[in-house]
Amino acid sequence: MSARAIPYRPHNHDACVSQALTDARAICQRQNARLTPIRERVLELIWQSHKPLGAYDVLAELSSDGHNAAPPTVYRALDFLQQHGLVHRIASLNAFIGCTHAGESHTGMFLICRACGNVLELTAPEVSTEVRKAASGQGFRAENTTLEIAGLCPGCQAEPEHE
Amino acid sequence: MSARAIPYRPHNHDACVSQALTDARAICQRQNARLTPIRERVLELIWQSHKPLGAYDVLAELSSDGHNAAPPTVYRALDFLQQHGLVHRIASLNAFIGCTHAGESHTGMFLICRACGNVLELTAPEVSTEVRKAASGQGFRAENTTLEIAGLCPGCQAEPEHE
DNA sequence: CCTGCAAATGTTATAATGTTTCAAATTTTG
DNA sequence: CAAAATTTGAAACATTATAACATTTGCAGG
Repeated sequence: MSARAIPYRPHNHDACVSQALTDARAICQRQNARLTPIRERVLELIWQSHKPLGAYDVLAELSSDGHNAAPPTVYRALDFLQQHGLVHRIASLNAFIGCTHAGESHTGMFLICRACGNVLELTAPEVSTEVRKAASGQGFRAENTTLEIAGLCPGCQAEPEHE
Repeated sequence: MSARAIPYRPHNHDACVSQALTDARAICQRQNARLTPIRERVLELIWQSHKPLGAYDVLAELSSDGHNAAPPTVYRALDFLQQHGLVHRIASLNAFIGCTHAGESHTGMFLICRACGNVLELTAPEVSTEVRKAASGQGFRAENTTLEIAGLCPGCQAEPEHE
């Protein structure tokens, strides 16, 4: 009986979001970074989904808030959040997702379900180790790793896969 | 004294390109796939650089050939080449690079130098193994892995990093 | 040979994603 | 408070990718 990670279990997602916001406020305080209303709102919007949100999706949500924002507003907020380790960008999807390991130093690894679109962030030290070894074996100084795995999550493997 | 991978050593790149084209023709023949003139030309253009080429870069080269192509032409050729394992798409760069392991079944891992822009493709079985383990530990069925590492290649670590 | 189907390409327009630039407002600091 | 720095607003633009439909090409079977 293996323990399943959070996103694959039912849970109170509102609590999950507000916890993330609380954490983010603490992290920014420690770093002397300003989690302004826009930035916080963007983080909240991203956290409200386990599926990655595109920048223009965030933009649309802001608009329906009544906030008349232009793309740079969103991209700037996203840059800020990324720089402070609060969200990750998923390169293969051009989309963003809340970091579930904010505060901890880590290299994210993402399991992306092609059926339901959910994404699970993992830290796998053994993977990081092997990646580092492979890079340094080539004399390469690794700075930043993008590791994204597309496939089927447990739930969607069970489905009849209709369509 | 460690052996350095090809792109980091001086070599006759023309030979390298024509070898890639020869291989590609053989691979396509085996797969009953048609390596048409456009597709072959696109592959050649991509191979002529160890740096990844954007779709619109390819487009520009085609234009200077006198071939008046539109974006779909290039994207279709790139899709074909990807499907037959002849090029890889680097998600973090929105660009394409010739596959140095065409024909072999493999999971590419890319070392991307942020200074010179060169990219080295590696196969690291230990990495693949750990990735698979991490995924199946979550009950996830991995189908496709994106693994891209940004950093500094050996040559650029030596540079004074002027700029 | 030619006819008809499937695959490939051409063409136009448009969608989706991301950036530059400069001005205005806000916050911080001396 | 005033100057400096950071943040946000706003308009235009750049880059990357796809949709939709017409046309051409390659090829198998009559």
